[in-house]
Amino acid sequence: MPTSGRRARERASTRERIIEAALHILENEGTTALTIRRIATDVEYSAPVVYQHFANKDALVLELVGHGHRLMTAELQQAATEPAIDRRLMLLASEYVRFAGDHPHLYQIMNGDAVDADERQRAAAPTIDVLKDLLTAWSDAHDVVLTDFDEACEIIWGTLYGIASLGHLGTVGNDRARRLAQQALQTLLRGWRTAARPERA
Amino acid sequence: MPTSGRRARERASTRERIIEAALHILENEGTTALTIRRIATDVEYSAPVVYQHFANKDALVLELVGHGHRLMTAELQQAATEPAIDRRLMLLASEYVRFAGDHPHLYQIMNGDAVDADERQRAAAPTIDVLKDLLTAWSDAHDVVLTDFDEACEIIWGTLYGIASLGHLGTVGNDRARRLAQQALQTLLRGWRTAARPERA
DNA sequence: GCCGCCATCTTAACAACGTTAGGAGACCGC
DNA sequence: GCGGTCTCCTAACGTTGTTAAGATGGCGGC
Repeated sequence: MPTSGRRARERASTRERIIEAALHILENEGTTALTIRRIATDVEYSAPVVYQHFANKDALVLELVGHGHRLMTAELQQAATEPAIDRRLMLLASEYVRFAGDHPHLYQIMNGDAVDADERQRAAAPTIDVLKDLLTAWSDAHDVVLTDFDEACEIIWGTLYGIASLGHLGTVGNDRARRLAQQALQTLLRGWRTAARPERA
Repeated sequence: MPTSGRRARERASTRERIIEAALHILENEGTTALTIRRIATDVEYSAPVVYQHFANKDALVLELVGHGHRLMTAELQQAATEPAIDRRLMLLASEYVRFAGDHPHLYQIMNGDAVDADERQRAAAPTIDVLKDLLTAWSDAHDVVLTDFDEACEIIWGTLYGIASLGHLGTVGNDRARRLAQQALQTLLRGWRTAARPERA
């Protein structure tokens, strides 16, 4: 059956085209424009074809969430060229918030509740690992032993998420949000440094 | 026209009943159950009646958001009985996150993007004022001059929001989220304190 | 006391959504 | 060439927010 290979390739190809079309619509026109019929129209198929590749809309969205996290992780790792560990952490904060501002709709579904907690956590894990690596390097460089490493990670993660959301939701502008994220992270790190070493003489 | 007064009262009454029904549905069954027809059924009217009191669903949801923020502000101010300013701030963090955990669906629409940025900001203003008051008191008590007070407020606000969302989205449990929020705030405050006074001798 | 008006409520409908069923048609192995 | 499978489309269902058009009923003026 030589054709079955081609068929499988075609299947995978249209599946990919669907994802790309969905991503394009999402980024350019937002979540309300992201409908099954609209996606189908863009890939020049009828709506039910989409269901041959994805069980339902949530499954398709989950794919976009995964894509978003991979994209984000790639951009964050790009900041790994910076030699100074402190600046690298500042860059992480800045780039995280920038990503939320550059891809507002993608960021929105990445953190919305359309996908359930487990899936989201699994999708976000590689990105969090980047943070863990950096924080480990930082704590080594400064000889700071964090009383609870995971807790510190979650705090930073939550802080970045919250401040990025401030920018994303329009409470503050994106530039300001990036500045806030840097200041917040810097302040947190300073706090942990002085927690390890007694604060005053 | 003696009757017009009663009519106006009746109008206001059913309007209130609609809001209460909507709130009840939202808190008990979540956003997906919050439909116009469902609300109308609960107040024993037909669906179009709702549109005599609210321009559209978003306007009704905005009302719920306002209600949510009033509720939250009330709960946060309850923490104002604590005499020690530092503990009062810790209570603020803890209660904020607790609210998000106690009213997940309400919290969700309060910070969702169904309502636009301006409306949301206006609804959240009183709650933020509570934070501003506490932070002012703290900086006075510790003789710390924050280089940018508003920035510090936004950082705390964003941090609390982010960590509460971690709990709300199920990334971490609610108890853990409360602990994280307290640790985060404490670390931030320590960071600002040691920024004002030179860190090491 | 009756008539007419105005406010109110309901039924019915529209467009769009996610999703599924059933049939038409092309393509492959034999 | 034939039978079966695989793919695709049309049509439909149920639900959503929202609007239009009629029925109903109470109030004020005569």
